Amino acid sequence: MTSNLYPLQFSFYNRDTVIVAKDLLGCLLVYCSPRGFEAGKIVETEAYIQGDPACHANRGMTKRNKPMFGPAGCAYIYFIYGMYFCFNVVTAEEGVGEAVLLRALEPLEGIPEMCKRRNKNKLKDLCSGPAKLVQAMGISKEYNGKFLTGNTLFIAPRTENINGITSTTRIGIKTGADLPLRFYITNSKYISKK
DNA sequence: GTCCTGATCCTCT
DNA sequence: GAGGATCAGGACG
Repeated sequence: MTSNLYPLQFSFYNRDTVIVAKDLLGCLLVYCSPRGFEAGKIVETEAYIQGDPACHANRGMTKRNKPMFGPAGCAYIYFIYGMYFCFNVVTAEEGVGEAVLLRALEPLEGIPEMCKRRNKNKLKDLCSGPAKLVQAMGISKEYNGKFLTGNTLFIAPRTENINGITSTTRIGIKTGADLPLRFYITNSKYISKK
């Protein structure tokens, strides 16, 4: 399955954020480092868009959220709760502060390494949350603002059709919590929460 | 400068 | 189901 993986390019990300959030479901997050090869299927995402009170970019550009305003296809990684990182993909046109948060993966490759980093053995516990998948994949904040269109850390297109997408309200936020901007693969066992 | 909040996770009961 | 860990960013003065 590793033979025909290629990175999604700028034109995929440079579209409406909600559409990108849905289209990312079933795609593969791939980390091809000197250490090894790791990959997981994206099973859960959330969209953060302009005019959304929960979006970091809602109150204009700051030093922290600057990558969100950059060109589509970049990473936006931020530190939260003093302990964790979350991984976003920047979408929409440059100058528009929107992004998609990756919330959960189904582990596919490099699982022993993931277990090690997470100190967990159950497949379900490895990537079932935004901070978990960052830890499992070993993604460093060095990638903040970097393009995901190269051949080290990237997202590859779907390799198979997905059965259905459920859209619902987002998790862990207060403002804008009623907006249906969370999407997940309907029958996946690997999402962070039902 | 101070104060408060947060796109979370883990470890208990 | 509840509470703690733990700190950077942002708001305010």
